[in-house]
Amino acid sequence: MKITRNTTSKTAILELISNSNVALSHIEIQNILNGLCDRVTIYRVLDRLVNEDLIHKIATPEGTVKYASCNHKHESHSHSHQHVHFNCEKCLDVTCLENVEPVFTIPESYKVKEMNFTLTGICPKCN
Amino acid sequence: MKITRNTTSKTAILELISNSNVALSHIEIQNILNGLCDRVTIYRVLDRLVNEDLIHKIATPEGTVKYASCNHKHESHSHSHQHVHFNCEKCLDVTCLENVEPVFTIPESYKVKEMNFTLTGICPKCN
DNA sequence: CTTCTTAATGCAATATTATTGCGTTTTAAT
DNA sequence: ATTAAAACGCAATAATATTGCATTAAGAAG
Repeated sequence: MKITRNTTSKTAILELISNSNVALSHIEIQNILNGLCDRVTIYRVLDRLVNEDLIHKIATPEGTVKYASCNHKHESHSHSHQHVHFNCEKCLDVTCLENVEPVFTIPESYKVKEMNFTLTGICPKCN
Repeated sequence: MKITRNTTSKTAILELISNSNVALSHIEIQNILNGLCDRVTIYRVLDRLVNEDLIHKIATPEGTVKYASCNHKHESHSHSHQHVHFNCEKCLDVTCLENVEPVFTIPESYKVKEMNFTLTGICPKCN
């Protein structure tokens, strides 16, 4: 892995995502940072953070890309990152359901590297 | 539901998606149709088909929106549409795994309306 | 089969989202 | 303090999606 530096933007964005309990889109981050850095920098920082595995990129079923810092509590008993997200139709928030682990079996001919599990509906807050 | 008409574009696009065993993006559809109708018409037809529940909209973890006609074989034993898709890293194809049904439990406070389950990795063809 | 309402289309314009090139700034190793 | 290159800002460009409006055509009614 290439060397990456700790910059103001990177620190701010990582902290922002880490402290958020919902996944954030590029625009949401941009609005919150409110001019701290350029739009392009946000794109680049997000890419870097994903590469360094500090945050995760997810997409809503509608195609909106969001970023979240799924904390790696469960590293021990699973090879791949298990992401279960809940996407609220009302508030559009995407939240991590950390402790939900779906069970499934697929043909062996498929080599699964990652899974992305998104549920859509109404969250407790909006219910 | 509003009345919708059967037009050349709609028929062609629906047939295209129905006959494809992978999910197709707007651009892919556009390329295949090769000028049969306008880009904008494709967007509008896709929206209509989704509203009429003839096709389904899905997004890859990267945020690419694709459309597939998941046939409703299993209508009997499930309220919601269960979509399990496999997204190949190499050929970028998105295929429906019809008979895979993940089992999971989430807090009752969440009202689940739909689920979207995408696995990423290498498909049998590329392996 | 012709008429008629309006859904659907095409086209142009505009909006939104993402990427690239390049000169300048800043990090952090020496 | 010096210095190489990672990271940045800014402007330009690309890629993707939406809207308005005049025109076309689907299909119901006569």
